[in-house]
Amino acid sequence: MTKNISDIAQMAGVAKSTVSRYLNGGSVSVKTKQKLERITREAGYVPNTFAQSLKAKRTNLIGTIVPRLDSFAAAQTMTGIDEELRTAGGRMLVYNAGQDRQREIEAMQDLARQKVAGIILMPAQVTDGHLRAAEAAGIPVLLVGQGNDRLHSLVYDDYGAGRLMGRHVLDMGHRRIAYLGVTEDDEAVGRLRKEGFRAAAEECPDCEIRYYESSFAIGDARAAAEKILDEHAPSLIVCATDNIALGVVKTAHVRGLSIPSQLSVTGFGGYEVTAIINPELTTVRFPYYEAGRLAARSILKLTAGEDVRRSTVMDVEMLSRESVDNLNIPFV
Amino acid sequence: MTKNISDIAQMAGVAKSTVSRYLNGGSVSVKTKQKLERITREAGYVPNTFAQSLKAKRTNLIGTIVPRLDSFAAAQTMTGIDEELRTAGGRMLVYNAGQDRQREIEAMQDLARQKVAGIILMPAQVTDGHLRAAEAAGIPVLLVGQGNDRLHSLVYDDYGAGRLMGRHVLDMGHRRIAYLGVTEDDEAVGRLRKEGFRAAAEECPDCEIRYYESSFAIGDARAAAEKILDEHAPSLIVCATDNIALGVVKTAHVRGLSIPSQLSVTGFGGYEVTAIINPELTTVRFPYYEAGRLAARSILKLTAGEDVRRSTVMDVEMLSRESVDNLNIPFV
DNA sequence: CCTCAAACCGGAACCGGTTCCGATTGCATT
DNA sequence: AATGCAATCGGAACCGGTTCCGGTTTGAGG
Repeated sequence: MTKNISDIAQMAGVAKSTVSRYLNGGSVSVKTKQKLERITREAGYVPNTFAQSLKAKRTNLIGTIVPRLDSFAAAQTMTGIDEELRTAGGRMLVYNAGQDRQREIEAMQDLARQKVAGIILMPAQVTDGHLRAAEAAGIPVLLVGQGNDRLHSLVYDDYGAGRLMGRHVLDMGHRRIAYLGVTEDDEAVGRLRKEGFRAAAEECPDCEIRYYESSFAIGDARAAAEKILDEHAPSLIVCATDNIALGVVKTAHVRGLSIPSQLSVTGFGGYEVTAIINPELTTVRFPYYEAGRLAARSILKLTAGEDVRRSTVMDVEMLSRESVDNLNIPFV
Repeated sequence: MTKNISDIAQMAGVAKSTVSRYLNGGSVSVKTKQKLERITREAGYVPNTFAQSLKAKRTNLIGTIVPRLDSFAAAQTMTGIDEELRTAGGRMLVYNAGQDRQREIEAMQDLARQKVAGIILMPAQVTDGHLRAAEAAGIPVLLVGQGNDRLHSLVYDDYGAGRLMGRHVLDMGHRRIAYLGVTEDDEAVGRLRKEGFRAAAEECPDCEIRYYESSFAIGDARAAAEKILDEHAPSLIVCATDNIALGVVKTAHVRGLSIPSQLSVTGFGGYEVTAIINPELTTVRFPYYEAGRLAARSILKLTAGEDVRRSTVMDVEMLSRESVDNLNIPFV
């Protein structure tokens, strides 16, 4: 049914090496070029990718490992990767690790044996297992969202984001604050954001700040919020992600607390929904989409053997909106 | 560096055909089986996927074409597909069509030449171009979310969803209603949901229902809501998707209309966020995740040459929540 | 110990391309 | 017309597996 290069060669009365050369822009006379142009078109010939890859020992596939598919950050990043890859003739092979570190490692191994050209990994945490797998893969691996000395990485300025947020809420006059973070195993989201926030908070001696922890799940965030409100009763809760903030907002509503007058809430991420809900959520925008594009460009360069900066930091942007009360304005 | 089957054969002192047989469960003596077990393990041998695919003329890859990556429906469906595929040793190759019909078709062509085993397509609309491309691909194509006689499909009961919603809002006493839909080019979301709603509405002679149209974008939905409120001033707006509903809710907030007492709003989809916002959105849940799993199972069967029902309809579920006012309750 | 089928194994062909190398061709120069 | 060089081309090897086919072993049964 579908024709191979030998069929084409036979139809054209040339050797298949000539056809291959024609296809790949080698030296072919004008006459045979025209003939082959016509014949390949009429026969609807398309080269077999396996055979090409078998010989070339590589594909145009870029493996992308995401912690989960249904997250704003992952979706935006994937969109960026996909778009950039497409323009370069590359394809994106998506792996969903389902928030499981072990599956991230398995995914790398599996992708390596599928001989993808490179891997873009969005890990929650970089363990020794990750490093070993990355090394064993024998192909470029680019980390997105988490940094590591031993691998190329593209990170967000999580520390800066934390500090920006810290300054902002202090500026707004808040002093009794809860920081609802995630596990420090997550270097970027768990540790750096908190450290950044803490750095800003330390400039404020009369602050009463308590640190809490939740998972990324909205349900857990709601439970954590209950606890915070009971124990600490802060005027503001800084949440390590927009999703967690959404959970806190929900709890506030359930308790009948109005935002921001009775409770201020902030997030990190800049998810689309934060601009839709009422009141709009104060947060820090992370350039996920742009990071995806840059990640794709970088991994392509790496697979081409070109040089790429070992670590790149993406800037973030403070989005001051309605969910933080300004306590500086005196009552009228 | 990495060993191939000939290396292994040489190390074991057997022919490579024997190694291949061992790997694929052919008839091999216990002795050589043990020897090969040891050697392949020690050498860390992994078969080259290209060579296998070249011979087998097929991959374990399933192409998945989504209209966009950053939509709840797509994310849930992909998660389901990925999970089910993984258990069967399959992999998901994701294509983002970016809401572009032409790119959906190109994606099919491209996937076909990458020799994926099958394609799961989530189209906004099935055109002749789609059908032609699906036929030309020469591999099974499964439609999700949109039906078509000529292809296998997995659809939601959009008509039933529309009717459920229609009945529900009428039951709640609403009579002056706006239906904010999308283009009828989208058979499922645009036409069927509306028809289902209309069927329910026709049982109500004293209703004043007007039909409007928007795109899927929140921004457009907000603009449409403005228009609806100005022109028709309904007590309730039925939106064709949860995202559109979110836009309408936003407009209501901006206008200072309280939901549901001054304006009721409903959506379709059952997105996670609808349970988080305040008030919670009344909507119809679509089983996206389950559909993804079923889609994966079906496409695998199809690629294995097994029989699959030409069309399967997934049931939906009414989620009656807070965003619809009950007008039946008399004032006290 | 012989016979014979079943189990096991090796060799070679094949999948569909790419690439190297050497041979042929074409064309411009003398 | 002979020469030289570059452009073009064909043949064969190769990538790393799978599978067919035929030959050799094995072991059970007589």
